[in-house]
Amino acid sequence: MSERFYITTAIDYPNGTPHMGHAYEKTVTDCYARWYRMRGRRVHFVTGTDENGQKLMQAAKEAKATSTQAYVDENVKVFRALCSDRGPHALNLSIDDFIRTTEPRHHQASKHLWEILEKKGDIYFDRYSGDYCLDCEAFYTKVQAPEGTCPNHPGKKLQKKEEDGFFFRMGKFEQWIKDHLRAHPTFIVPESARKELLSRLDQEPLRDLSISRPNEGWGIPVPSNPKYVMYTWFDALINYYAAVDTDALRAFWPADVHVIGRDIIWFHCVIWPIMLHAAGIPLPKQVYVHGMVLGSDGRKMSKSLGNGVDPFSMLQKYGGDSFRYFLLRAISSTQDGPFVEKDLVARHNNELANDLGNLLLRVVKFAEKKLSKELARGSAKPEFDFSQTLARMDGHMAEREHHRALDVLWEKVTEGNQYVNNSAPWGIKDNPERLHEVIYNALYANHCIGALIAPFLPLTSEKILACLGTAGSADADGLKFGVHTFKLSTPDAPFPKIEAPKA
RNA sequence: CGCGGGGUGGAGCAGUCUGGUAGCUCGUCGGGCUCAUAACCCGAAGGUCGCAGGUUCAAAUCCUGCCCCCGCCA
Repeated sequence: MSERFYITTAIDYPNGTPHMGHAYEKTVTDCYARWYRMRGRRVHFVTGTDENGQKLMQAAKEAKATSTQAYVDENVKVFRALCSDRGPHALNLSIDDFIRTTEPRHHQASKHLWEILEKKGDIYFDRYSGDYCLDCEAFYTKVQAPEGTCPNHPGKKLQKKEEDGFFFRMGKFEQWIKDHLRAHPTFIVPESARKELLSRLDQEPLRDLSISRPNEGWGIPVPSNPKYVMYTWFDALINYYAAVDTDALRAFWPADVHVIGRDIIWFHCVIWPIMLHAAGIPLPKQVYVHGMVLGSDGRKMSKSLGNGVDPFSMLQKYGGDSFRYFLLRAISSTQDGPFVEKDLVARHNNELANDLGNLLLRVVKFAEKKLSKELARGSAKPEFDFSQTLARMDGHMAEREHHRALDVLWEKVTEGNQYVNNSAPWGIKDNPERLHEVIYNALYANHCIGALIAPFLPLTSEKILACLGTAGSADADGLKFGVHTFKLSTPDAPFPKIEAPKA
């Protein structure tokens, strides 16, 4: 029985359609899911939508939807399409499940966890009074809002507000969470995010968390008092557990990696672990915090700056693999990076078309013309070593540095082109054995590259392997020299160039 | 104010954790090859690695201070 690997993205708030950040996070997560699947793990990859927020009720009203449910359903369709669509103009995510927090299984798991925590005495009912921002629907402390104005709405005066509700006894676990973070240095990747959290935890005592809101007909009712619904964040986190809370899937818990953005670290690295710990449930092994996709001006994408880019239009224009390639290679795995359309085009043309595509084409066409459509190893000796490549890529992937894994693979692409140039098969006239050896090796290099690229560019990988007649061997065994007999079929421009955009 | 990230040849970035020839892509210039999508390969020019100190035989890398840009706050 192979080892399991459970990986998740954050679930998305469907108060609009997916933006670049959603596409990025899902692509990154997919590349890890595919990588570990290729490496023999039993992978479970889950994404979904967070639908219980009160703000969705408002958004539905503003959109004049017939009901909140109808509004949410409509938006979720688009999120689901981003995740489930297949084809040259889709992201081709290899998700195993898409969970919506309005589903019964999620309600059930959330209620169950609530009951456990309440029974243990870690949830209590109380009256709370504090400084409240009407726009954020949130309370702020003096540290957060020393001027008495909302940090998210400059100038907006906070109001005193009293509210009855349920609280989660989080403060009680302050020392425990600090100890946990210190004892598990790879619980949060990158290191800087962990340090930031620890310093925040040292600055201010950990307060109990308000985890209910008055029930206005939307959300998950509190089991012991349906006049209230659970605070969205409290239930949203539970999706990760709910998604595998069946007999068939329970063994996938605890999750191996939660992939998230910087903005929600606190929820995933403080609140969520404490919730689980308090309930006696094993903790996820890691939270991987990726960077943010910035506008081409290097600033955060925003409506007011008008520097946003729609992922669907990029998919339509350039195709899934070229889009994926840019996101995975051009943006460092733990840092923010700008999305620059002309850079995407440049990388497609130079790296995918010229380096990778042309390497395949020049070798295959030559082989077909000068040798045959079918090439077995014969007496060829290996002149490429891909075992180191695989090991190094494994290392980078384990560090959550997929961009470096791609760098390593591209060393091989360059090496492949160098090999063809240096061994100059077109100049080998009187030595058919050597000619065969060179071509066999060059095909072998193409095969290994095609196999190893699968987690990053799944369609490209299929294309390469189909052209070599080695489909279905994109795994470590397939990297062994000599196991393949290549059955070639001429690719028709596997990576047509893209004309540079005007802008 | 606080916290975090960034400041590396013309452009965009990696390298900083684990000090020791400053690497990659694009662009420029010169050469090679002709299998291939005018592609591929080789070479050259171009950087006092934000500034100022410190530690060290040795600092882009570690420490201190400062400047500029970006982001964040349950």
